[in-house]
Amino acid sequence: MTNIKDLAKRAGVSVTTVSRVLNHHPYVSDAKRIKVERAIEETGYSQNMNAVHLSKGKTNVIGVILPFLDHPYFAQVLIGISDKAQAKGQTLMLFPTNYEQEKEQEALLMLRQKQLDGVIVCSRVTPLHVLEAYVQYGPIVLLEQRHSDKFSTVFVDHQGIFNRALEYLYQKGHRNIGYTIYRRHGTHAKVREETYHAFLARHDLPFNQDYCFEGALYLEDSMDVLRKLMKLKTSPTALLVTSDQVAAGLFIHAKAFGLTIPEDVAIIGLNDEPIAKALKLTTVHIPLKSMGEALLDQVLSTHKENIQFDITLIERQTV
Amino acid sequence: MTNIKDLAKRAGVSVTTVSRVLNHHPYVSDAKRIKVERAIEETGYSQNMNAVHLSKGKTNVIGVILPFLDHPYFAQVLIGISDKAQAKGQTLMLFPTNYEQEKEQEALLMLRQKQLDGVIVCSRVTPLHVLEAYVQYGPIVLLEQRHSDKFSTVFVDHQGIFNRALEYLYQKGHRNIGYTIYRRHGTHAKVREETYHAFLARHDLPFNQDYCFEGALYLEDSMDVLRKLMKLKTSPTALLVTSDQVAAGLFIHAKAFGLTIPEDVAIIGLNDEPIAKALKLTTVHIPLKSMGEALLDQVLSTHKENIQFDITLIERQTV
DNA sequence: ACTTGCTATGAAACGCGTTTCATCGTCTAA
DNA sequence: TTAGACGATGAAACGCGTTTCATAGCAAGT
Repeated sequence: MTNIKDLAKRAGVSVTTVSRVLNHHPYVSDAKRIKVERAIEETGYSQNMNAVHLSKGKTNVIGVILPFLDHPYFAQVLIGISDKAQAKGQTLMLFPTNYEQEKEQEALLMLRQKQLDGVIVCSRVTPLHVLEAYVQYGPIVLLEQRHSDKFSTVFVDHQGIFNRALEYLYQKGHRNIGYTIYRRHGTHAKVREETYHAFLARHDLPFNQDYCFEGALYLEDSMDVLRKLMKLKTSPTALLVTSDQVAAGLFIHAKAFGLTIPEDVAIIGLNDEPIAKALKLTTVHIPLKSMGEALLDQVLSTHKENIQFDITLIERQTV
Repeated sequence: MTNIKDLAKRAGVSVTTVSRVLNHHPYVSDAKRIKVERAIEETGYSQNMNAVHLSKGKTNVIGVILPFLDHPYFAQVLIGISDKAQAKGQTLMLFPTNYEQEKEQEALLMLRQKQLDGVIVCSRVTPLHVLEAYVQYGPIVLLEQRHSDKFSTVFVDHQGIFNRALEYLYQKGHRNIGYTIYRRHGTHAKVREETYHAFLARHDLPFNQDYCFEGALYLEDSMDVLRKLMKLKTSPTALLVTSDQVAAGLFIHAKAFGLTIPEDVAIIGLNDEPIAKALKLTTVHIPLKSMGEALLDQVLSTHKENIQFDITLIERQTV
């Protein structure tokens, strides 16, 4: 492998000059530039990026922490991140965590070890104070509803939309409203729970523990929800579903359980995925791709900001 | 930032010894090991991986070239790759290409520049001879049906399954069979076409140009297929669909076009995705995750191999 | 007593490009 | 004419860890 030194010798210039040519620095005479370029061609030289990274102290690599690769929600965010990364000359290193903290830790370690210039956390289990300890090594940005001066964040108004959806169902006459979540202790679960309780209190509705269905994220999970639902004495007449995947599953499988949608159960999904459009599911549109783009912007930016994105209730035919 | 040199000074040993401690080399006395470990703790030292990479000449990073992030087919392959990577201490750098050659090129460049130890090509537009020129820089493995001593490959018997599915439909009484593909000039398109022609010839069936529907990959694309289909004088009575996404879309939208499945049109999907199971689509199961794992294994292996995976026709209710 | 062989340790070379600093010539504004 | 600006160029320092090689002590085998 020829290196910059060989090149310099061959072209009869100093390594500095070669480096200048490689980096398009203006202060190089045409004569020398041409000599260097010829040497590059002749030898088939190419830079050793590891040396560049060492020297420059950065890599143009951004780590992306996300739990799953096969869920449309994260895929959409990832597309946003990736598009923007492409545009800004960054590459992405993937850390699919399956919500295991050690795997999240790996990304943080690489940040510390200068292998990553920054980290985007799409969802996490690592406690906030642990993350905070790593901001000294590089920017960390979060996809979650949080105001912080340690991290930039991107989020939507989860309370707001959750509340709006609940009220919408209420207004449509529903009094037994349930909802699904994925993780009981996830970043948004508590907010949802509180909002739910407030809603019930406001309308003087009783709280029913069984109306919160956990573990609903994938299409397949809808079967579980349905089974649980059928076991209840008084079933909810409406469900706020945290994922269009689950909503789609409910829609598809409902018939097999003797339920019609929306007559027996109304459902509102989340994310406005293609499947929601195809099945005409009422859902909430979240600009996930734009949010991904914003995350990438933020991780490259020096100042901290907390950006809220607007979301929209899309009325279709399942309420 | 403290470095290995500071550490050496602080611990009163040579940098070599510090390096030995860091790398768990056996030839270090306990006394010195402890001194070094204390120094590490005191200073909060952490390695600069860029220096390690430069020195070792490798990075433990594998590049993954794939066209789309939001398609279940590639997501599934990616999960396999990722799981195995995790197990083998490798990290993944993502190159979503949208089938643009320059983007594929980027990954190859990084291989050449020693930023990647190897590249997995899940699908591509770059011509084979271009790829071949890069194997000198590191292993490149392909997810496609090809026997080569330049690359390791992982694939399924596309002719075989395509043929089997066609015969299956024939045997079920279908004589007007169409099929969908994504790219007219994609890696598998030609094989499919040939197989299709051979099938027609074998059974003395006429060829109808309009029975090949192009551009079908995503759920949404099914609308297009349906529209084209409705315009035909004699519609096919069965469709071989290259993606369960499209098959699902066809299934969902068929009613709106006045078609019942399988009575008016029988369909066979591909990939056996969750949605296929939910909708009870007849499809072909492909062990994509295992294939992803194999790809990662291959890219780390020194010898070339071409592995074929078995696929299965899953009979459900759309034929 | 003597050769092997293993443990332990460090100096120095190596991997490779970037960047600071100093130098020198030339040109321009004063 | 002269100070200051600007273009061009290279030596050397810098970023940092790994690995080879040489050395030395010490124990086991002959």
